[in-house]
Amino acid sequence: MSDAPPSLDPVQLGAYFDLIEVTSLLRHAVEQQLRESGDLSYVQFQLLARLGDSPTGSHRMTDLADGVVYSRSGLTYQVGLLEKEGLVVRAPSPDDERSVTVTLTDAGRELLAKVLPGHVEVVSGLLFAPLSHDEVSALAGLLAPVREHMRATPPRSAASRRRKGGA
Amino acid sequence: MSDAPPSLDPVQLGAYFDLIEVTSLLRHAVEQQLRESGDLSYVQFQLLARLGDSPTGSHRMTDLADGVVYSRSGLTYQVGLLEKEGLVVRAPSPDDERSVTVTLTDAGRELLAKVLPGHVEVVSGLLFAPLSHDEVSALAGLLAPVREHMRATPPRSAASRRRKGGA
DNA sequence: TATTGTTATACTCTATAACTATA
DNA sequence: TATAGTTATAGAGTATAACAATA
Repeated sequence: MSDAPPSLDPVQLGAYFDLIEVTSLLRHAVEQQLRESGDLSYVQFQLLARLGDSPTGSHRMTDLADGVVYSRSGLTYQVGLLEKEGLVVRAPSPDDERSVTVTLTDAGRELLAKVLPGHVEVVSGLLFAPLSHDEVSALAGLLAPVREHMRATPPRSAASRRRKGGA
Repeated sequence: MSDAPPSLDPVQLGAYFDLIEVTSLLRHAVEQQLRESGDLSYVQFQLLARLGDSPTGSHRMTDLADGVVYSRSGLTYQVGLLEKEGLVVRAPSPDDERSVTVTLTDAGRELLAKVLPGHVEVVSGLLFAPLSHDEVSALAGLLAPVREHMRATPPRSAASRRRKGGA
């Protein structure tokens, strides 16, 4: 079924393992902080943050799904939770009646503001503490092309987003 | 509760976002490959790989839990699944009757071998493709100290592993 | 016919607490 | 008393498929 690369070289293996471990630990810490300070899951935080970044505080469901890598139903579920908490509001889009526009409420903005400092604190203290400013730059410089590459690379067995749902 | 860093500088922010996105996409791709080629979750793969790395093909439950960051019950659950599939075997440890030693079976080793090439292929093609060898070295060099720092930093509100369960 | 989003449903995973047994 | 592990249980999250409505 395969006869190509039997292994990664030691340097690659180290980088790969470190990457997995670092993000795993970081994620864990961040999730805990978000849960404690705002009763938010990481996904919910990402959705709020994304809306907060938007000039209008709004996004269509589809646009949100694109960013947070999700099945449509999963997004509906999460946005439903956020709406139930009064953090966002859903309304039919003006231009396209099929679409739904999600908008951050004042409460949502407040929660975001309440949660952000602690979030930053965790990321700073855990991820950036052992790195100099130049090293952070170097890290960013290395990750950017990888990100671009991944974005451009469709998940091999992707049955296409056009045919099926959205996952 | 906090009055310090209100924000990360742009460079840090970029590095942080890229890190999250890159590992999220990588994880997604890897999980899909593992599911398709061996019907394994990522956690299960990690457990098998960890056992495969051991000279004896064995580990105590506790040692496994330490690496894969888990609650004890979660580990019991996953190892239970693997045992049900005949990929590992559990037996009381010889030296400490309280401990359980988990050992990779031949079937487990075979599955690991069957799944690994595709795994390596995904990681190579997605994570390492856009990086030169030197860049991979640089990446590894940046992540290593971060990993060490995180390992040494107890999760702030960690009620200690001694008092409670293990999470 | 294609796209947007929701619903129903089933399943996987994870965590907490209570419990057993050995050190 | 502390440690190793299991069990019961409950809850969060995710994905699939069927569905409704608009373009």
